[in-house]
Amino acid sequence: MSGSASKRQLIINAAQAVFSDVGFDRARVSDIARKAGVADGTIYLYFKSKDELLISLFEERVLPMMKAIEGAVAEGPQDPRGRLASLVQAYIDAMEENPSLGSIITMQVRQSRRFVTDYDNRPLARFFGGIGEIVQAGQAQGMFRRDLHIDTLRWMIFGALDAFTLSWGLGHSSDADLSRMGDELVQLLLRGLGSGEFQTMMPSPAEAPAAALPPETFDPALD
Amino acid sequence: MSGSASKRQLIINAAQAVFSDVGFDRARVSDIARKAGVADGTIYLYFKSKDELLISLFEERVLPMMKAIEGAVAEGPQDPRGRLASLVQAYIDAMEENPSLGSIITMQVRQSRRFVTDYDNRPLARFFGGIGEIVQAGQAQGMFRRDLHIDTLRWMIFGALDAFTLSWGLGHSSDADLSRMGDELVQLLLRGLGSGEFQTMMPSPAEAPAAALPPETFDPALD
Amino acid sequence: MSGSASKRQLIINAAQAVFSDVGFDRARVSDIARKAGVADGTIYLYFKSKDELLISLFEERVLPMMKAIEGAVAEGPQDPRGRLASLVQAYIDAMEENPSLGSIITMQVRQSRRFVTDYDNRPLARFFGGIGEIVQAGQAQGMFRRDLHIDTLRWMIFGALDAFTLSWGLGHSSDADLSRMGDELVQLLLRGLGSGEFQTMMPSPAEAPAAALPPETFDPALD
Amino acid sequence: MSGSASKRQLIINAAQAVFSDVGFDRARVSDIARKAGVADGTIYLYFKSKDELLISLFEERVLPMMKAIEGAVAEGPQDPRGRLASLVQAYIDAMEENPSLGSIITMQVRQSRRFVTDYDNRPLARFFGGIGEIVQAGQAQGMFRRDLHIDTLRWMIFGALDAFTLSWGLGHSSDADLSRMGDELVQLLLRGLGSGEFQTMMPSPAEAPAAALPPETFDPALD
DNA sequence: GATGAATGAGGGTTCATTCAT
DNA sequence: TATGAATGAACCCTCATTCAT
Repeated sequence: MSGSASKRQLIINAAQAVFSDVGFDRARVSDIARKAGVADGTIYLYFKSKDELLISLFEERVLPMMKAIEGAVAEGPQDPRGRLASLVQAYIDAMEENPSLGSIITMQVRQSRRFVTDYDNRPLARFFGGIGEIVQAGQAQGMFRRDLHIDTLRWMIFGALDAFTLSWGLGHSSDADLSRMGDELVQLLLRGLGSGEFQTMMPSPAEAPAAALPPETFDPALD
Repeated sequence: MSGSASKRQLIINAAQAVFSDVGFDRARVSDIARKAGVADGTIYLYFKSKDELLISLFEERVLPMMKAIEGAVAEGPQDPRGRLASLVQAYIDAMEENPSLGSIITMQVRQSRRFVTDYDNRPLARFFGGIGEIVQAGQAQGMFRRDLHIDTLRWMIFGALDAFTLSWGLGHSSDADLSRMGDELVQLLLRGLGSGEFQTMMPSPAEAPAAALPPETFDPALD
Repeated sequence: MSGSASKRQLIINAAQAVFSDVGFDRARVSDIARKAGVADGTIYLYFKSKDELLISLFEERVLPMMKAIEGAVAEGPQDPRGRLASLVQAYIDAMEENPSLGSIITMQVRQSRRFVTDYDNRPLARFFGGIGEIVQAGQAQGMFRRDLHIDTLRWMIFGALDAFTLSWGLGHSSDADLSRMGDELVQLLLRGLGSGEFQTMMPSPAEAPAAALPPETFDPALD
Repeated sequence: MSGSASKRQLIINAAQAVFSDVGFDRARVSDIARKAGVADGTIYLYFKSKDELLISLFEERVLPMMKAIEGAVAEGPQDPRGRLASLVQAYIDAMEENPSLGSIITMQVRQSRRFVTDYDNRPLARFFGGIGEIVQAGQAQGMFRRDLHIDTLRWMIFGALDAFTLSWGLGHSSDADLSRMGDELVQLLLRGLGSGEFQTMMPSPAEAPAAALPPETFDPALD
């Protein structure tokens, strides 16, 4: 019954759990095997090495997760703000549905140049690209401020989401917290991102002395 | 050869470089020794174990760095916005001055289940506390929106800084980029954080229409 | 190559040989492995550590040996003298059958501060108890002098047997010698060194029945 | 003040204490140095190696001890029985005066063929010789039974004394016990275990006519 | 395919010994 | 002489990977 396809999945499941628990380097192949209910050797029938197992995990678990996030964004509102909100919420929902995957992403992205370099991380690149597109579109449509580089926003959003996940993974936050954090991140981004010329208070050193513009000149219509 | 730097410092330097390069788990004590120009055994004259070496690295390098950041914040403008800007810039400057330390922080925080628990990470807790204070003060003074939880902001700011560092560490950004990212992050935060009544567009689902918060309580003079 | 003996037994055999040869501390796990014809790591499939290997050796080799000695005593004559003789002969036979075990016992008992404490040495305690019982029975039945403490006899008999084994292990004695030594020990125990005519000279300080034995039987001329 | 001669002694003192405590193999040169109040390197000014230190310890501590025992025997009664008693008491006194030396002897004699072979242990050989002479004299004078081999007696006496020391070193016996054990050993040697009334039962196989004698025919006269 | 016993390279750590001061 | 920091060989143990069954 447990056809070979499912055995492969059992192993990936186990790897996901174990990697998430102790990190890739401290994870023992034998622990994964035990958790999967297979023999150590069996793992090597499906994966060339422990490294390959991690890569497969990204390809077969993280990539679909990212695709699902893209899908959710595609199905939601299509204006940049709406898409940004969808993206954040979809990301957070995905984490909540699959916490162990979240902690693997969060750990592994940092884990040594090697991983990021040797295996050019398609799933995350995809997610990254997704953020970029949304931001770009928002800027193109004048909905987002243009004085912020796409990369800043990309990394900032990614970093925030990643940190939320981390906080949650460390047990500092509950599910509700995580969801709220997502909402609040969107709030923060949109209000800050709004192209309203006169946001002001603290003018970008690059662009200009909005200080001159009193808060009340703010025109919602511009949004 | 042992020049002026104490052997202990040579070793910490080497550990910093090697940990940063390949991560703690993949770092070999013998590599650190070679890089420090000492024998393997010498390391154990100064540190009880590889684990202790990492902890010492945090205590003796990360902690001072965080204190320096605190110092920079203390010496800059004292209004919450100014302090936030100082914090971000000081963090980024510190990373630029000490790139390898940045990547260690970035990596090691994720190994946290072990690291955060076994070694109650004072340096980072300190930095974290710092962010919290600034945000709290800003909210107390009405300068920052009160509908965003401190934790959201804390993790969000930490996450963004961490991601910038990562991006830079991965070679995706130059020094100039990193600095700019810092500036832009501040822009983003302040404009988004500003209590300006009419940010709106996307009201926080949790609390309610800023109507409750009388626009007039906002004091533009403080800006 | 792995013939019929279980790998575990091969390893214990090898450990027995190597420990016996150079002592526990100087024995290298890799030597044991080589002698057993297995890889170093294989040893750890069967034993948790080098220490555990020694303990297993005691449990699985020394303990049965001691039980066999008890068995031999149980099957022989049941009067205390006969039991004492059986005990000594059985011990010596056991040593002859298993010389390396003898030298391990002899060596390891001395490391006792560590060994006796950490691992409460059941096998030897058993043998010790055996000696005690026989002596006690002999004293109870009036067949053995009562003015000698059991502990004296216990340690004395153990010490003598141990020394015989040592002598033999050092190559100072042949098998025949060892056997004869056992016989003679029994003689000595039962009858003393005295040549007959003039026992006593040195009355037991405790009881002192020497009065019964006329001093005049001692012939000073012989001195 | 602490002239070099005394420094050497300090080191040997320390070595004696440490070897006695944990055994030669587990003793660290640095522990000896600390206990001696000297630097690690200083030890090598006085001794070529750790091995040499042990050998020197035997030459300079054990050998004099054995000579002192010989001296005590020489000054006591000169009949074999008296000399045997002196030997035993002197040995035991020496152990009591110098417990740590006792445990080193007791441990080290067993410690691997190597020690006994490579370093032909003069001090112990001397003690051994001493036992032999006494026994031989006793047999020559007809005071000791001649049907017991000298080697049996030698090893037997040595073994018993060694075991007493061991028992004491392990904390199983007090000073008083140790002294008493010595007395009792002499008793036992001189008179045997037999309670007097019915010696014999178990004739020496070598001499042997007892088989013919039914228990009840036991003839005290034979003693 | 599946097993899991076996492998052995590799890593962290210890400690006897050296040598510049 | 004396020091003690430094050395590096050696040792125990782990664990990814293989392979006979």
